[in-house]
Amino acid sequence: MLTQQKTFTQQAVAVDVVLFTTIEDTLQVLLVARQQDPYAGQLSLPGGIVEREESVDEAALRVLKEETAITDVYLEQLYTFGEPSRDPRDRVVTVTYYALVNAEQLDTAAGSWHAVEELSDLAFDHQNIVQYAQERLRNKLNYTTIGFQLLPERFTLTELQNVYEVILGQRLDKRNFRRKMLQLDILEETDEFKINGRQRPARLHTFRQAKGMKLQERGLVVTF
Amino acid sequence: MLTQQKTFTQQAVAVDVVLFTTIEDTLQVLLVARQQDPYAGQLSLPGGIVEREESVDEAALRVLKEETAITDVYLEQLYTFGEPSRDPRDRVVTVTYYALVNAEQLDTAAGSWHAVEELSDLAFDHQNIVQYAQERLRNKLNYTTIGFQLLPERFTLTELQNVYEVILGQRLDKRNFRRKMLQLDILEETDEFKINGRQRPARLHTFRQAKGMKLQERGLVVTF
DNA sequence: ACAAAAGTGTTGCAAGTACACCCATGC
DNA sequence: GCATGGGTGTACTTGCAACACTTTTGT
Repeated sequence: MLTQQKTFTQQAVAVDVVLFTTIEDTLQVLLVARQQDPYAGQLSLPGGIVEREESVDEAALRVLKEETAITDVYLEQLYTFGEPSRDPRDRVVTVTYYALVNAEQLDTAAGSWHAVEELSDLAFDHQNIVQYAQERLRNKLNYTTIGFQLLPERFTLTELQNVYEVILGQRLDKRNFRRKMLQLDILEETDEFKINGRQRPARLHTFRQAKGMKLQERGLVVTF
Repeated sequence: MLTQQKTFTQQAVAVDVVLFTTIEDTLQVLLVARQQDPYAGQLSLPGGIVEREESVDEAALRVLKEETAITDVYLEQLYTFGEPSRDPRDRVVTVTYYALVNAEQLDTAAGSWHAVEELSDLAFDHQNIVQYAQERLRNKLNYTTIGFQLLPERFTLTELQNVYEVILGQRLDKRNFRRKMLQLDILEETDEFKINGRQRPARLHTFRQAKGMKLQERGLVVTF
C-alpha cells in the first residue's frame, strides 16, 4: 500500500480546538499563552500539528489531553482554514474543532479559562474562530442536546436553564423552559435534591437520550 | 516571512467537490471517471491536490473550472476527512466542498451528471460524501435561500417549488409553498411569462436578497 | 370543448410567548 | 418571619398543515 512514492505537494496540517465550559453564568474558553514567535506571549487556542500516523480527529483529542486532564468530552469539527497567509512561518492548513466539557470535574494543567465576552488580542485569527464556534454552539443548542455536555451527570433544571441562557445570551422564561424540556422526554427525575444554601432544595435530574432528538450528525462523545 | 525553514510534519492536502444541479425533477451530481489507480475506471468526485500558493477555497474553485465552464457558482465547505487510511497511496487530508449550479447554462467538459438516487460504486468514500452533502443541502434549504442557486435568473414559482421538492424528496402543497415564499419578501415579479406548451403561461420571477434571511454564514457565491 | 398547468383563501391545530403566585428551606 | 430560589398553569398569538376550485392557454 504505502510502497508508492509520495508524488503530491506536501504541507503542514494543524488542529486548533475551542474548548468551552460554563463557569458561574459565563461561557468560557480555554486559552494557552504562546511560548514562541509568532505571537509569543499572547493567548491562543490550544493546537498542534497533525502527525502522519494519526487522524485529524485524534490530533484534536491529543491536543486536548495535553492541556487538560479530560475524561469525557464532546468534540465536533468546526471549519478548515486554508489561507496561505494564516501562519507567517509556513503554509499551514488548520482544521478547527470545538469541544464542550463540564469544568467542575476537570484539572487544567497548562491553560486557563477566559470569558468569551472579554477576549482580546488573541494570536492568529483565533478570535474569529472562537466567535464562529460560539455561533455554531448557539445554533446547535436549538435542535440538539449538546447543552447537556456542559453539565455534570446530575443537575437541577435551573442549572440547565442557566446553560441555555449563557449560550444564547438572553434570559428565558422559567415556566416555558421547563415545560419544553420536560416534554422532550429526555430528562429523568432522581430522588435526590441539591441543597443550595438557605433556599428550597432543587430536584436533581439526569439526561437520557431519547427518540426524536439526536445529539449531532458528526460529533464525537469520547470517554477515555 | 517565509524565510524560516519548514519544521512541521508535511502531508498532502486535497479537495473534493460535490457539484449539484437539478435536471428534470432529479438532483444530480457531477462525476468523473478515474484514469489511474486507485479505483481506475470508477466514478469519483472531481478533486485535486491543494498547491502551496493557493488557498483551499481557491483549489476547490480551480477543480470546478477544470471540469466545467462554470461562470457562477455557490460553493461551501462541507467537512474535512483526515483518516490516514483514506487514500491507499499516501496520507491525504481531504477538504470537501459542495456547490450548486444551474445546469442549463453550463458546458461540462470532462464529467457527466448522475442522479444522486442511483449512485453506485464510487471511488474512495465518495458515496458517503455525496450523502452528507445532500443532508447539508436539505437542512440549509429550510433556513437559507441557497435553493435559488439552482435556478436561472428568471424562473416560475413552479420551477422553484420543483427545486424544493427534488431536494427535500417530498411533494409540497402548492398554495402553502407560494404563500410562504411570497411572504419572505425575496421574490420580485417580472412582466414576463414563460410559455410552456399548451397551458396557461406562468409568470417569471427574480430573486432578490432581502432582510432577515441570509444566504449562508460561510459560503461563497463566486462569479468569474 | 378539453387537456394541462397556473393561480388563488379559509379553517383547524400545534407550538411558542407572555405572565404571577405559592412552596420549602436556612437563617 | 423573612429572604431566597424552586416549582407550577392559563390565555393569547402565530406559524404550519390540510384542503378544491377557477383561469388561461394550445390543440
